[in-house]
Amino acid sequence: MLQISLMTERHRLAKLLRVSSKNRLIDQGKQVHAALVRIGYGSDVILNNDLIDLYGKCGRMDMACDVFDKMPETNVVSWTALMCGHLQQGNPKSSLLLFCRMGYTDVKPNEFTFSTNFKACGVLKIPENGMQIHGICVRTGFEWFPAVANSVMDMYSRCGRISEAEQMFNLMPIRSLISWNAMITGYALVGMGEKCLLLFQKMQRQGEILDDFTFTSTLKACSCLGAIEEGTQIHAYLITRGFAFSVQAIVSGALVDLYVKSGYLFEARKVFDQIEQKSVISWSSLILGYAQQGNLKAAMDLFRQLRESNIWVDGFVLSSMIGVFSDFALVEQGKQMHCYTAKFPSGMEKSVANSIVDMYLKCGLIEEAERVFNEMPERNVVSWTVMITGYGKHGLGREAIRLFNEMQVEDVEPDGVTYLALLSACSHSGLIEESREYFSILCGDYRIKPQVEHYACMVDLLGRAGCLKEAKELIHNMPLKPNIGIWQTLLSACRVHGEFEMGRKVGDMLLELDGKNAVNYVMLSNIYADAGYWRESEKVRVSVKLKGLKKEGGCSWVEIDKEVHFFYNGDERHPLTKEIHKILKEIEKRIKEETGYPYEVRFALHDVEEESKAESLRYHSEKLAIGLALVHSGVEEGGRTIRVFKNLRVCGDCHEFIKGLSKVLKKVFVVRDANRMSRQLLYRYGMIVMLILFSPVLLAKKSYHDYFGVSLDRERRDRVGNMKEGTEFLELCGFERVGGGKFLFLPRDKVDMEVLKSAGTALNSAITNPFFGLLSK
DNA sequence: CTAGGGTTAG
Repeated sequence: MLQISLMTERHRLAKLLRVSSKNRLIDQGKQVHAALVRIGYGSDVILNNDLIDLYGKCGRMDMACDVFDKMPETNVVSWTALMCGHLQQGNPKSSLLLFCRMGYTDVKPNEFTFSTNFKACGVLKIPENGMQIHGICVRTGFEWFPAVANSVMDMYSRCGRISEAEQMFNLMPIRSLISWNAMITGYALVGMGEKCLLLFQKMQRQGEILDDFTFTSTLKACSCLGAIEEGTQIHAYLITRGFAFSVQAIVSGALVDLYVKSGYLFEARKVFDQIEQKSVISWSSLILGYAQQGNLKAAMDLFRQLRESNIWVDGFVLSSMIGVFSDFALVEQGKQMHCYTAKFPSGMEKSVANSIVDMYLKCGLIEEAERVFNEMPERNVVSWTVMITGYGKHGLGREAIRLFNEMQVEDVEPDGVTYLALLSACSHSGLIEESREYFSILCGDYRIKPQVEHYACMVDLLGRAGCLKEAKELIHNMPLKPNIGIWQTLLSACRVHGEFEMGRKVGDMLLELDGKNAVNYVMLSNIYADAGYWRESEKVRVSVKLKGLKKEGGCSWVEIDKEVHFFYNGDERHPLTKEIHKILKEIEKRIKEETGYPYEVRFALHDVEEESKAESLRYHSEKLAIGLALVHSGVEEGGRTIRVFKNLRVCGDCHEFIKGLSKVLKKVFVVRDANRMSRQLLYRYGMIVMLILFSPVLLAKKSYHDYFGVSLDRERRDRVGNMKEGTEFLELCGFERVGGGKFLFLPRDKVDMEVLKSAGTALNSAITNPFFGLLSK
């Protein structure tokens, strides 16, 4: 009788345990645990296995291990449950170690054990271990269990071994929807978009079932490929098939991301607005999309809405938002955001800290960046790379090298981007020998394949140093196809060093390679002009006109009291033109007296596409914009930072002018300019901190749209044409035309100060300013 | 005891 009631009690508790585990009810689980021990089932294997599962799911690995260690005997389920726990708690290494330990016991792995550990290898990206386990799996006859085969495939594709994954897929005796999806996902993961789309087609043709996993992976592939047509077809297909994508947060999320990445913000927004239960992921996709287009206002509006909704702000959103402020060099907003992150547990994430460090570096506050960097409890490759990049841009090449060594002492492996940062740091500090050395280390590192960007960096550096022959040879001998940019770099180096012959050859070649780009003509023409071949120079210029190619006209703008004033080169339309000219003349005289300007430094910035000398006889637009700012503020020393934007690169002459100006007036100037690469130049008391913002992105991880060159909402693009002019750009930034040479910033939204005040951190004092004050000082 | 999908920072 007693026996029976104990049995039923055991049965009841076992059920309760399963329920607790499923619903992650740790406290209830603990009570059941205690009850089981009380009635004498403390060493029941099955119950203990369930306890391991429970504690693992609830994130209490310490307790799961405790149960495991105290078990008088274990079976394969106990081991596997513990491995799963480790894996789910983000500790795949422990799972693998446990797998090794199990090899020394009599307990044999089963299909669950294998698939769990393949997953672990996939997460860790260690194909070597995965292959070893695959071998064991073959020998023990578990290879073609469906779940095992799928997880082997998944492991290979996550480790980038796509051909092994393909082999598994082809050999598989039973292919389920999961197998198809795993293969499609694999292609999408390694960026093989075409293959992914082909497989998707094949699935359809063979009449396989498609599910939401299939669609999201395929959409991701479309997004990698920029295949907007195919993506739109899938979108249409989803609608016509009555797929309830409005509630399918994940599929729609992928759709939003596809449109964002392809630059169709208008479509992205439409899909986004239809999602009933928006996840934080879709929010961050869209916010980032606006930000990368330079639409600061839209990005901030969306962020405000996100805060007002009840969605938990995660690290992705925070780091994206901080990124927005660093891109616009809005130091104050960036600082406020820094404080704001303290409100969230996700603010502790590495990515957030990394973007904060990056933000301070881009705003020129190097000490602040160092402080945050040093206080980080944990650093990853990105953290170190950010710092190395920052030191590089501030001309502290030695510091960059020091960090590069230090990170390796701390067992953080540099990757391709780290090397790029290091090379560029050496380059900007004139450390030629060191660059050569690190470049050869990079080439010898079997883990990293040097990319075009690495070669471009070396060409740039050798070009600066005047080693043009070496640079040219490097291009000829590189195993990758040189791109236009590399040749342009070499060409401008030829100009700097007066290498007429080589320059002419490279220039001619560029015209053949990229004859549609007016910039190449201008560069060649300048080469001729420098060498005194005026007629040839003129001929090249004329041919640009004959071919109907147009170089974008220079345009700069400056914000004064929430109005934006813009100027073209030599623009005299502004009502204060007289005053501007007067003040520029005075100040030029002062700079000349106090600093010796102009130095012969036309090419200090090593511009690829600077405006030609002939055009610069009149005042360049950036000088006019600065002139206006000075008319407005007076020429007293110190005071507010002056922030000027320009659609093209600042020329060497204006650069020296601003540098001198910053010294004479003890003022900070920030010039945001753009072209092939958008930059931000920070002038501080005669020093220049050069900052490249949207530098070429390695490994084509994501497509940064050129800051100025792209208008993206289809609707807007139709309206403004292929937006190239600064004025349309301003409209896209959220400015409203008010006539004359003026733009007005659209009215701000009210700031929710209460939310900010409730931050309840010691940093509160820093958030007393309106959070959404734009372009503040 | 098991498996797959969308977002971030350099």
